[in-house]
Amino acid sequence: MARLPLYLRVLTTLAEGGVHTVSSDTLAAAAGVTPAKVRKDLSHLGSYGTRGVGYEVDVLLDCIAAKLGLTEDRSVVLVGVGNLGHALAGYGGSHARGFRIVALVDADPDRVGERVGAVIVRPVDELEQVIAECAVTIGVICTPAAAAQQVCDRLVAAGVTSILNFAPTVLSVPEGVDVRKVDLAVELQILSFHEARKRPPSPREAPPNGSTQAGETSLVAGTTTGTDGATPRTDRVRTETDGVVRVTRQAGQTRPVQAVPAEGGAS
Amino acid sequence: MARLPLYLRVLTTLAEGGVHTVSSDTLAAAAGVTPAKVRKDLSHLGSYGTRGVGYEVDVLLDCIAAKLGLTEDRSVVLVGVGNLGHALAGYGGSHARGFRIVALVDADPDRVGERVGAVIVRPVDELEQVIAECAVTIGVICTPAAAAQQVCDRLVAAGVTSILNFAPTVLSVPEGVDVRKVDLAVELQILSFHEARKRPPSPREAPPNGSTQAGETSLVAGTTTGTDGATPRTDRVRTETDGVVRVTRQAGQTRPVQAVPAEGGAS
DNA sequence: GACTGTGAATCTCTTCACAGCA
DNA sequence: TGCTGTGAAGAGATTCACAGTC
Repeated sequence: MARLPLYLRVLTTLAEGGVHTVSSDTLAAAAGVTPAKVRKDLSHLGSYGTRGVGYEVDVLLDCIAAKLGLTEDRSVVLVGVGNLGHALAGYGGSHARGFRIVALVDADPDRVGERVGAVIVRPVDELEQVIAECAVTIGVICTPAAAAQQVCDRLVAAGVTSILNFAPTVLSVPEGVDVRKVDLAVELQILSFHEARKRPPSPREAPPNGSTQAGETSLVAGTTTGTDGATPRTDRVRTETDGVVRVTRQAGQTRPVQAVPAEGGAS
Repeated sequence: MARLPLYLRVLTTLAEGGVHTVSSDTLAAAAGVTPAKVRKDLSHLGSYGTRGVGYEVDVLLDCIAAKLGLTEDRSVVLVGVGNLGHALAGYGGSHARGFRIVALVDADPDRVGERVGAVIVRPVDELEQVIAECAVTIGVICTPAAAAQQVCDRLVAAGVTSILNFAPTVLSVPEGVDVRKVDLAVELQILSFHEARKRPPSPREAPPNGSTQAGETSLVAGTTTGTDGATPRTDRVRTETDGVVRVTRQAGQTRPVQAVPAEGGAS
């Protein structure tokens, strides 16, 4: 399931906050999904919850980490150390547990030798060598689109079996290799799609029904995973197929703020 | 549909290459999806294909662009101009049509004033002003997690209705606001998950059935969107729910190629 | 003959509702 | 009483197969 990493993050935060047990409701709220999903997902890993109480944070944490294969550090090589590459290198270093970016590789001689975090950029020529040396199984491609397929081929040939592709190209790989694509332009376009549905082609400023617009300030105060970790919301949160999360006001709101003509009556 | 942007890119490439018509098969191959999906997706926008011939590239291009709301430029504000922010700024500028990153904003005084592409980084204080001035409807959050919710609240309060969130936090937004989350750590973990399934917890080098490992070189030659644009493959390509693309060898392979010089090893 | 458009079958994920335990 | 685990119902999305059109 693609939601496991999400739970993992929430649980990590909870554990750091000294929380020992979570209910599916709490976990769901903090992860931005429905309680039913949480229970189904977690039941697929086995029964690690206690009825009437909830889940033990530590146990769940270990269990999910194991399921995600994060128990043993995986070696990652990152090809293309531009801005995106730098950003990812930082991410991999600080946030992601279970990974070690063992090498940064770039075709540009000017970038070779640069130190990013604890790693020094090496020339692409050493790609195969690095992969063999460090038993790399995951490759991240942050090169321009034109170079992506070639890099991909070399990664695969050298033994990499999973690829995270940030280049805007469809990669061809042989059987047994998994590719995951992240396309920043596509992300924007998907948002644009939903924007277009909200505001049909009328360039003028015309909010759907003059409700939740500029006048109102945020509903939720700064209650982000701060001390408690649980985001207390009663709204209906639906995740679309394309990954966009949409919120719909529900009765019994935490606090209706003031004038909320949003859903009409309901009062 | 979340695949429209993909088609859009392929079609753009095709159009640049002077191609006038595409069949669903060709388009599917180039986009890395099944022909059936292409036809279903495109039929949802209306009938723009000609039976026996295919789709007219230009027409389809316009149609999809319209559906995605890319006809009128949308103003985007990007908050947090670190490495990721820089990368995105570049993306938005060169690749994405239909968007204009009208402002870059950062809390760090050292970064304010810096010129990225054609835009100059402004202080966060001017966030609301910028949004009002340029009628911004889409906000991109590239700040650290701790600042994300606060930034989000300000964006929403100022009138932004779609948010692309790169910070590793679940954002709370009021009704009517769409959030799309991209989490780089999660991407890696999802790959790790699939890696773990391939190689159950045995650190030793032991390929599932000694087939498609390092010995074999790339299947596809350098046939990336070069002249033709269509990637000719007969393999079975399945996209998992979590976005990972998995390839399965099918009978009747195009041509197993032999030893591609690129990588020395392969013995 | 080639290729689109689409209803029907299939599959997968989500949601509901409730039985089973602490 | 509170919350997990789960079968069953529901909702989408994908795939199949073929009729319809050029």
